[in-house]
Amino acid sequence: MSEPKNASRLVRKQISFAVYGAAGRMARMHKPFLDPISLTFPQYLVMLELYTDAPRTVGELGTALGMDTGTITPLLKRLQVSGKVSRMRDPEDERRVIVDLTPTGLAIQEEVWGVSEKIKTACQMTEGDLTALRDTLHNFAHPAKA
Amino acid sequence: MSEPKNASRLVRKQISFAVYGAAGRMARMHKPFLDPISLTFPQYLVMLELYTDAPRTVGELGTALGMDTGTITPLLKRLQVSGKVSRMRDPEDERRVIVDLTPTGLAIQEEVWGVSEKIKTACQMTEGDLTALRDTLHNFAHPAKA
DNA sequence: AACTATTATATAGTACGCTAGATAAACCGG
DNA sequence: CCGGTTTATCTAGCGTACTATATAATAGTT
Repeated sequence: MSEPKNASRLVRKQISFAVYGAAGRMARMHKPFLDPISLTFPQYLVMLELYTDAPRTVGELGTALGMDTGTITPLLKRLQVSGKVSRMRDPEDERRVIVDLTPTGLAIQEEVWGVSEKIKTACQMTEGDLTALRDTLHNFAHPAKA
Repeated sequence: MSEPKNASRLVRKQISFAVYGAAGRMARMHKPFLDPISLTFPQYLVMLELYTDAPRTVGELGTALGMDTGTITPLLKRLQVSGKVSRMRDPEDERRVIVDLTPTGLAIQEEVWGVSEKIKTACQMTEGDLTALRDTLHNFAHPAKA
């Protein structure tokens, strides 16, 4: 009776479980590289986004990264406490908060960028496979509107 | 001047960001189906695992799902509070805690199983594509040992 | 039986990630 | 310029997830 009645129902068969496991492993793979520069994985994504274009408002960062305001606000506060970003009200529109890189944040730019290369190496997948997987997941996460 | 100097560094180009986004969207897709039966997404995974084989020890569940003891213990306590599982010390080895389904937990089995079909439909991907993606991610999350 | 090591689980602290509700500035029709 | 709506952000609370540490039972050794 410990035999599963319907093997197709196994957790391991679920696409959701595969994505869940991959996300966890991805974060764990980054940790040893991010710990020395005192960044968590979501903080790392925010820094990458700021290196691409800064300053940005809180809302722009949230939209670009798919993070909720209730997630990104405390995250940015922690980045501010660790000295990597600054936050100030936009004088033009005081509803907005402008996030910018500090000298400290800029100083670790090369190290932050280097992390992605180390990850790609650790993945042990070909460049082509990685690109294909990335595009498949991206299409899933951001499907075309109906 | 808004052109990034190094397009390969963009967050959107990162495989890690693609996995991160897909995991978030996956959890959000499950929410409307899981809310009516008062389950969170990780709790849903635990229930699936228990329907496959119960009773199980805390350690067995954690290994099967890739969850840490610090994650799964409070999760199981919440499932116990909501009446879906029971927890008791193993009389054979009192270090272990045995987790089992309650009548309440068994009663929602068909509903829980039905969720995965609804997700597959909502994904708008072919069965073959889903299987291929699942296997790719599974290989990534559980690579062959060195 | 006492000592030590190992194993299984629990607890505490930090950091997401979500939702709901609050706050305050900007906009807009009359 | 006045009141209502919209927009941008913040706050609070719950549920994961992780790390490090603690507890407690079992197993092995002497």
